[in-house]
Order: sequence, then C-alpha cells, then structure tokens
Amino acid sequence: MTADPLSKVFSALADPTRRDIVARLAVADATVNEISQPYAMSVQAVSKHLQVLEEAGLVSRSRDAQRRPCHLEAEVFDLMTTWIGRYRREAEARYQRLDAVLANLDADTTRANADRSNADMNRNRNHQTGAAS
Amino acid sequence: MTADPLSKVFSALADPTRRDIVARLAVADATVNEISQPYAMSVQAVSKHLQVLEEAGLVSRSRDAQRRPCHLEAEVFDLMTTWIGRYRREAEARYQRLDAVLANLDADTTRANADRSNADMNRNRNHQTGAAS
DNA sequence: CCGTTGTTCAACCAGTTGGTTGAAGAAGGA
DNA sequence: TCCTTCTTCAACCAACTGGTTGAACAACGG
Repeated sequence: MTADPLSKVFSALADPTRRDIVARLAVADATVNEISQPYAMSVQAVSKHLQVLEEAGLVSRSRDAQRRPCHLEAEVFDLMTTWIGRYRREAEARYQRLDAVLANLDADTTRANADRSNADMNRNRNHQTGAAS
Repeated sequence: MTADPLSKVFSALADPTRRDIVARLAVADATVNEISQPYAMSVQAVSKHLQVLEEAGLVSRSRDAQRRPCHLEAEVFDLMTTWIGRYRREAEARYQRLDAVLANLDADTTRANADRSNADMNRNRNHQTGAAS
C-alpha cells in the first residue's frame, strides 16, 4: 500500500475499468453511483476502483450531502509523462547514434564487399533490426 | 495474460525494478546476467521481469551464443503518452472552461444580488461543474 | 421519527504476481 | 567428450487484486 507515487499511478492505470473511469471523469465530474452505472460490476467494486485512483492522486473527492463527487486531477499525469519522456528520449538518442554507426558500418561493408572479404560480419547484426523507427 | 496492450505496458511499468531495468536499457543493451547484477534477487526473478517487459513490447531480445541481449523498444511508450495526453488535455480544457464559467457566474451573482431576485437558483449547482459544454 | 438513497466497511474467495529453489537446455571452450 | 556459463522451465509459496455479498454509516425528505 505504501508504494512510491510512480508505481501507484502506473498500476492504477493498468486496469481498463479504471482507465475508462478516468476517461469519463475527463469529460465531467460524477458521483460514485453515476460512475458505476455502465459497468456490470457492483457499486462496491467501483468504489474500490475509485479508492485506488484516489490513492494514486488521479482523483479527488468532495462532499455534497450523501454524494461524493469525483474529480480528475490532471497534474499527476505529469509524473508519468516526464518519466516516460526521459527514457524515450534517451533511447531515441541512442538509436540515432546507432544509426550513424550503422551508416559507417554500411559504408565499410560496401567497401569491404567490393574487395570480396569475410562474409559473416553480419552475424551480430540482430540488435538493431527490431528498432526500426 | 491476454490483456490489452495498454494494460500490459502500464502494469509492466508499475514495478520499480522493471522501471529501473528500462532506465538502464535506455542507456545500453545488456544481457540477462548483466541486468541482474545490481539486484538482491535471483537471476530467475530478473528473467521473469524481462519476460513481462517483453510481453508488453517494451523490450526485445536477440541471440548471441548463450547470451540473450535485451534491447529497449521506445515506440511502445507512445501508446501511453497518447492516451495520457488525450485525457490530460481534455481535463485541462475543461478546467479552462470551468474558470470562464465561474468568472461569468461571479458577474451574474453580483448583478443578481443587485436586484434581489430568487434565492435558490443555486440548488442545481453540483452538476454544472462537469456540464460546461 | 422513519424510510430511502448514496457510500463505505468487513469478510470472504479465486486468480495473479513476485519471489524462491532445483533442474534442465543451449552453446562455447578444454 | 566433459565442464562451465548463461538462460529458462517447473513447482511452490506468501501477498496482493478484483470481484462478491451483507451490514453499517451518513444525510436528505416525508
């Protein structure tokens, strides 16, 4: 339960029902009952989902008589996007550098092929093949 | 096991060990053994983590003799960022509109107070936060 | 005051997850 | 061939998850 914030946000959004709830709360605030309407599960189950979202900081709840209107907190998304952005950028930069290296390799290869040398220098080529942009 | 791609990616990144692995693979490809070095857990456990990342499409593996070099696939990140971006943008747009509505409401309120009309026009106030067209 | 509505709490259950250990495959090197 | 290294498979276990039902709590409306 006392996991780090990033883990909580990611695991909160790992459930399709909870993602759907987030999608609907992005359009409009709603009470627990309203939210639970479209789903085949019990209201209690939806209430649990909302607790998870709240614990992750994605949803806040106010009070209106017996009702508990739920509101989407958009700022928490930034936690994820900065994390993701950081490593995606790193990986892409690395990919760019790899491309440059490969370009050099290819140049070498054509030159090497030109004077008919070793044939199996591609043996180690598997790395980058999957990474096509 | 046959969950939708988005769920798989989110839940793969919900584990701090797996996020750390991703962070390290963003810097350089590595074998299972290399990856498992810094962690207190067994190599088998790390192998399982890599299976999860592979199943989520975040990591691909090639073959180099007995070794299985792991490579980070950056494109899958886009699945998440587009999903996140969409609802964050919606929520923020809604927040902007709400701000405008509140500004209008304040103006109306002061005017209404000026000519002393009906007092319960706020009865239905809860809904509108979401309903701002 | 009592009944109704909206929400949560508590106990329970089946399935998944994150780890363990032990054994087995796969491939190189002596 | 045999030994060693890297990796995965299989069985097991404790803890967590996502759902259930039944009861309780909170607040309005007669």
